[in-house]
Amino acid sequence: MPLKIYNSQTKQKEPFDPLNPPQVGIYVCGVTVYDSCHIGHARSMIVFDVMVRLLRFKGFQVTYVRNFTDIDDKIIARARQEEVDPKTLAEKYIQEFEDDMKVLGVLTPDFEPRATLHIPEIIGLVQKLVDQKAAYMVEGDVFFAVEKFSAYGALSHRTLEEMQAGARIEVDPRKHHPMDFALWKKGKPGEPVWDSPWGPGRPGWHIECSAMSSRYLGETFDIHGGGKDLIFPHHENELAQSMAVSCKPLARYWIHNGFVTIQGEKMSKSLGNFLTIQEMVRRFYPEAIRLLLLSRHYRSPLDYSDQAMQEAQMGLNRFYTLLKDLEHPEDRLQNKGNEPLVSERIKEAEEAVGRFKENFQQALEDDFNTAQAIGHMYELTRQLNRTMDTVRPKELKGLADPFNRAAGLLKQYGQLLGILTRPPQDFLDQEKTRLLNKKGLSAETIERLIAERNQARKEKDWARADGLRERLVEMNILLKDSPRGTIWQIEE
RNA sequence: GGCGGCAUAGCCAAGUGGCUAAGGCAGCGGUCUGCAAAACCGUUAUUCACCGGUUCGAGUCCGGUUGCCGCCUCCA
Repeated sequence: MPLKIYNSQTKQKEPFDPLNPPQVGIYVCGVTVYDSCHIGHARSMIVFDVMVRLLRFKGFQVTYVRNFTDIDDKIIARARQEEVDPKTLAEKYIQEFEDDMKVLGVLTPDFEPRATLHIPEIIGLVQKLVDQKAAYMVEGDVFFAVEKFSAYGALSHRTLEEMQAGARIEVDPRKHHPMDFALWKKGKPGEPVWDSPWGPGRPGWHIECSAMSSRYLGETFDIHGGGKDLIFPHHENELAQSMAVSCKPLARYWIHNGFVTIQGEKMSKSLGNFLTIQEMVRRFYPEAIRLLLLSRHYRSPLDYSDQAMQEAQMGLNRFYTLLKDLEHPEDRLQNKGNEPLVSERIKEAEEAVGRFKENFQQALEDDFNTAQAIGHMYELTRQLNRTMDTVRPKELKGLADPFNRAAGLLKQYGQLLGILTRPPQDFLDQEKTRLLNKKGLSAETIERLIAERNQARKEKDWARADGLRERLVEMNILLKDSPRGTIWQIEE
């Protein structure tokens, strides 16, 4: 099946047709490192992570570049506030970002270039723009002249007139056109500066991505991505700068992910309504965070709530429980199936697995529809649980083949989403420990109460048994009695 | 003020021209259980914000109305 991608520039789903197959170049705008990252950033990183995984799965040789903006106004302002060197501040948040990505299981890109390490390329690019009169210098600042680039606005689908109509900010009177933007900023006292033909200064916000993408991927590459909020002005400006120099398209496909919202409002640092990744991973299992973020289509807004997060955690537990059961169906609790194993059942399971294999891939290939793909995972889960529940325990062996295939597929496809990467029993044990610690409970206490309850049950002292179970329920402990003993589970 | 997007069950959510509108959560009924829990089965949208149009046929395309959100300013 060919991959289809929604291109923000054309506003259509298009068949993916890379420039030099099987090579694929992808550039994603990373973060400006002046503060901790929140789950909105996590969504973007995870969404593109999955895209890269899928491309590789489909046999493409992907070169994945994700930059750090490590010099800009906000970094300088924040550094001043904290009385540290901007470089030190940037370094600190780069490290934190790397840690966040690692915890979330986001693959490291092939290149993670930083603006400050590409100053010569940036200056070279600005110089070219100045040489061809697409940019002009005023008092040590260099601006890009948007009127010199006729396609300006093509990406964000608006014209210069429309943008001016809505202008809400004061315009720097030195600009030839209100929408002109800085390529190079003159340094003020105390700011980090680099020497340039226009005097000491630093790069503007957009130019670094033009410089770094061409350095690592060439003048035209396949996919350029980032959050929706980057379409304008960042990507529009990048496109203008790059194309003004190369006269070639910058990217063949522009992909933009939707925002994470909280109570319907965009999560952002300026609104202060954000949840940091660090906070999230303290509270929830990283794979559950991935599952939540991938269970909505990447272009739609995703409204975060603790309830949604808990549902994702439950879903993840369900998948891991299924995997464990598929490996040891004979250990499954309360298997009271009474249907003799007949070829019908085997066929049913095999068909379910076959359907899943096809459907899952098809969903991802249709513009990375992870939400639909995850739906198929739930469907398979239900179907296999049904099979295990309806067949006589002793006859489960006959289903070993489809069960192994299903487990293998779930793990393989889980890899594409970055979930189900752990041995199921380990995961379930760890999850239990995590929750126990969170509740400040010990396994010994719980097991002692369970032993007492089982004694009461043996004596058919139901009142006492139920009383003990009540006490455990108050501790958020749920019991599952099985012929092989009582199993307990802790609730979030 | 300009531009764009979205509106699918109690909640979340997939679905962009045609078989019975995925999936999850919650609810209800059932199987199982001493009672539970878990799992499973059944059930929960003759209908996709509203009005009109195109079409043999529309949640899906077109026009209008209402509501929400985003971008136009730093932003994943």
